[in-house]
Amino acid sequence: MDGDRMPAELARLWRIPADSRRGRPARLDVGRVVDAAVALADRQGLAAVTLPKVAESLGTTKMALYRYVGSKDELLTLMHDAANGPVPASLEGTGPWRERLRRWSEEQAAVFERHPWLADLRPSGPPSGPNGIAWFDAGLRAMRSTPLDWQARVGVIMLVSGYVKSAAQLARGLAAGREGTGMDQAAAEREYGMAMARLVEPERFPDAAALFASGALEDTGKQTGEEDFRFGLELVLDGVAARIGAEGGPEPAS
Amino acid sequence: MDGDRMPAELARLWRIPADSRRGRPARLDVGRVVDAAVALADRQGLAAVTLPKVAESLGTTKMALYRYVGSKDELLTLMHDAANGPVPASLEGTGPWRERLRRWSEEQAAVFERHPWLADLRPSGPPSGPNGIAWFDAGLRAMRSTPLDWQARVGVIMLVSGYVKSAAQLARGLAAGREGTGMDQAAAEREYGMAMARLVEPERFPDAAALFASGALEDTGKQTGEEDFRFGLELVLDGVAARIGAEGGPEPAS
DNA sequence: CACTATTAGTGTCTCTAGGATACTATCTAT
DNA sequence: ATAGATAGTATCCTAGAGACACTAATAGTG
Repeated sequence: MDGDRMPAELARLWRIPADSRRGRPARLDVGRVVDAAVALADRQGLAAVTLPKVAESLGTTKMALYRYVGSKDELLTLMHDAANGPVPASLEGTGPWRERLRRWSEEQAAVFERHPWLADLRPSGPPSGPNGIAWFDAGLRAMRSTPLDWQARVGVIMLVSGYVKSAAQLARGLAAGREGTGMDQAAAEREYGMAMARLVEPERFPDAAALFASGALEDTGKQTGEEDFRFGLELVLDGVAARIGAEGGPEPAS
Repeated sequence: MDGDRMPAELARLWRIPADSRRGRPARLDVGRVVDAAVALADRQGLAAVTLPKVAESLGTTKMALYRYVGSKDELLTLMHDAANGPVPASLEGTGPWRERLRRWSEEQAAVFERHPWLADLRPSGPPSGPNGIAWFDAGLRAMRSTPLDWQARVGVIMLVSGYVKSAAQLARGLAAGREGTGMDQAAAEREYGMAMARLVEPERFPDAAALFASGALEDTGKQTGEEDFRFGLELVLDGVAARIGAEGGPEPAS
């Protein structure tokens, strides 16, 4: 199975063990390196993930890590897949497609909540790691009972996961505003808001100005965030339902 | 109007001219710096945008740029807004919401095509530059004739622009595969694909494996890309229509 | 048991970047 | 003319990614 040649990158992503057992035994493995990097990112954000810091948290030197990851960029890819984590068991089983797709999206959103820095990673093409593939697979499976063809299913998955990601990015952006240690930050924030209000002139930006004036952007608490997320999600699901040509009511189990 | 205090960052974003005319006159201005940076990114990607390189392309020194941009990060924000460009005239005028929203999305996608690196920028909160606000305003205006409330309109805009962005990211990822100078690259690509096909085992990933086997992912030409984009876009518009509770047929002009 | 190929880990160097600081240059208002 | 203000420069520092040549530790083999 792994006798064939395989790009080293992929072998690391899929944790294919090396077949040779000669030479000095390794003290680490890809998994531990990646776990350390993920932990670092969870604690201090993606910017804190540097080879020196990861090495320090593992008690080695920077250069030793290159035995396990190839490059910083590859480390990010590995982190991405690792942070995705396995597909939760709650997604298995059957049910109407709409419910399954909704659950899939919510679990996906939960992943972003656990690892907010995931939203900062620039996407590197289609999923290629075991966890990424597993999520993809589960998403496809949620649509098994629908008449959609492959292209459509892939399209729906791209759409939904793109939505979840941008929602996470937005939430992250809003949360960033809440940081800083208070007074100074708050004052700057207020000044910023006031300046914006002055800049968005009703003559030039009628609708945006009306929106600002309406105060609909004011309370951006966590509660509101969830509601907004639901709004977009259900809207997308409505779109899927329209494509299917039937309402997402009870159906024969997949 | 600009007599009030205003954060320097915002003043630069909105190109508010300084009121003082004393001292040595500047040879550059924010606009030229940003344009140079955008040109660089267009030619060589976002990674090529470094202060030294931008400075060189303008015939100055790195440190001179700090008179105009404050920080690298701010430069990216300025580039973002500048690259958005003004809202095209074709979006003004009236028409049914669905058509207007569709046009808005397509024009937005065209922006990403002109400046692919835009998809690599991590979003820094809601739009705050003149162009960003103008696009936002235009998006809102497209929904004027609908009964949606402000929250819903904002939600739709977030959803749609998130979709456009992730579609651009995907296209970018696929295009990246086409790069390299040929043979070597192609061989690596093929090997990668074959390895992936082996790794996605039908027992473990039944739906994903079936998808791979179906060959639905094969031809990823530009043509297909457009079609995929339309699919998601129309799906979202269907969702909006469902929210409105009416089909997007002809309506009283906004 | 010794030896050697093989793999793991280290020390050091280079390149590049962002940014701080202290400086010089050039202008305008008075 | 000159003082104050603004533009631009030279030099330094910190930090990260990665190359390279090295040393260290092990397992199979004779």
